[in-house]
Amino acid sequence: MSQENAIEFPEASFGDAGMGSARPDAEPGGGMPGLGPARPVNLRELVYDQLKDAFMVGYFAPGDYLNLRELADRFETSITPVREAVRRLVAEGALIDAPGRALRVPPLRRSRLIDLRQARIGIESMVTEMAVQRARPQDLDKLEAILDEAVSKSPKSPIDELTSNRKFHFTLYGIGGSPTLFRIIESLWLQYGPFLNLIHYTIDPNIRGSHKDHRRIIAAARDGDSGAARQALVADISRSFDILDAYTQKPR
Amino acid sequence: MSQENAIEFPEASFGDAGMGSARPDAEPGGGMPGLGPARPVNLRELVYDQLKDAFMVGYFAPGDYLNLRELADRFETSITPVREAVRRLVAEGALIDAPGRALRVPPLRRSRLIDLRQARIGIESMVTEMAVQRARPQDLDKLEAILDEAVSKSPKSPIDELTSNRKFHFTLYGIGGSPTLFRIIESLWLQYGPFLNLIHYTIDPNIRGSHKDHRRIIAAARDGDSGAARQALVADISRSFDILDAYTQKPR
DNA sequence: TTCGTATAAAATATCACAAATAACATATCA
DNA sequence: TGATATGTTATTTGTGATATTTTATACGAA
Repeated sequence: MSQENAIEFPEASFGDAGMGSARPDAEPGGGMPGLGPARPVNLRELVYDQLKDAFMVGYFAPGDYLNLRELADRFETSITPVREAVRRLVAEGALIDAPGRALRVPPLRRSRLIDLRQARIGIESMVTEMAVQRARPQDLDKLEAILDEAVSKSPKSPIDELTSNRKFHFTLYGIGGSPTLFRIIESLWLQYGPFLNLIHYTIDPNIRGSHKDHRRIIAAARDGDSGAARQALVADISRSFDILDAYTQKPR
Repeated sequence: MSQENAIEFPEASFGDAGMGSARPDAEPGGGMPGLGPARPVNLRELVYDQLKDAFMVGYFAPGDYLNLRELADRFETSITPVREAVRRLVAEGALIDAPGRALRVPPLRRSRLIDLRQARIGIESMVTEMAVQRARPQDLDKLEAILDEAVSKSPKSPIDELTSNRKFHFTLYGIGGSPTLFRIIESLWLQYGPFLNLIHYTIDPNIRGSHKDHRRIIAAARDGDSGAARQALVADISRSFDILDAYTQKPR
């Protein structure tokens, strides 16, 4: 792993519901803790959730290799639940089967970057427009609160940065109200995560997000202007892809 | 299963590359048989491919229950590769974990139908526009050939119908050139498949597709008119969802 | 020194089986 | 008769063992 000395492997507490009610298919009882369906959480899901978090916050870098035994040791389970979690990540494009029975984070490839950019812009902008059309004032207040909290935190580590960015985006997409598209966006972000690692740990460790685009999205949503919200989102997404694009074209 | 007496479980030959070169990430050596990477295909992938086909051609109906042991017996493997294939289908939304340790095809729900419709229209129309912008004349000739072949076949079974429809669509989306979006569309069709079962085996066993929209897509593409192609595609997709929508609202 | 072959090590894929869990059937009680 | 308790059965989930494949290493021959 490329982060042995930089960040801890994410240790989400097992009782943590992650993004809470950001999900568009959140249970109706979501507002009352403990009143969701009583359902055991199996090891496979627990392992997957942790790997998912790790991917989305950029714990893995493009080209990294993974190994079922090491992961099983780390999670203190047998190989099977790890394998099932990992197979799912392969299906979602976050990992590939590399030659030699290896599991690998897809290496940096310009064609893939372009493809992912296109997919993210196409789908996330669609869902942003949907969110603008559906948003109630309290939804936007919540987005504003997430932004305010992000701004008030200081100093910012890359993890803090990425976590609040992710929270903003997924709250927004949750408002869009499409569980199907929300899930698809999650899989896109799983693929995107290693590129975030590249930006924050290789390209420019001092880079910090500007919240300007996020503010514009909220303002546009308050005006019911889905076109403007879309534009702000596209600008936001494009910013990081431009950095990555330049990096792939830099002679090295 | 709802089809015990209607159709055979799809038995794709193991050497069959499925849609062949329709995939946008087809190997560069695709034009020369046998010169792709030499790579063993494991049981898990074989099982998954067959289940994928089964889903897409509407072998399963909304609400069907599946069972690992039965599937393992049918595929003549142990449970493990079946389990891994099935977990993937769960991740893709084609199956859900039902209460009581069961695996279930998601039941018919209007909200889900609407969500899937929206996702399909949003994403597939985007890829259609991309395809129009990228298509070479021979690509369109190929689409035309698929259509001609579909028309010349008679009589048409639902399976023939669905297979040629699928071939048309996926060839079109492959021309779009985005492996990421292509894979997403596949997962949408996995979810859509059981609704096809409903249309062809419950709602109207005599229904047959009209190729009119497909023809319009090709004509628009020849004119380089991505807007018209988009409209034709949206009409095509909407047609079946309208039938399903009416069915869910019919008092029964 | 280079190349070919054999062997060992490492990693995944599959299998067999035990444990956990939920549903169902049956018996008992009020 | 309906409600509750208990036992049985079916199915998934997780563990550990085994099989298979790939890579690394050692050794001998040219």
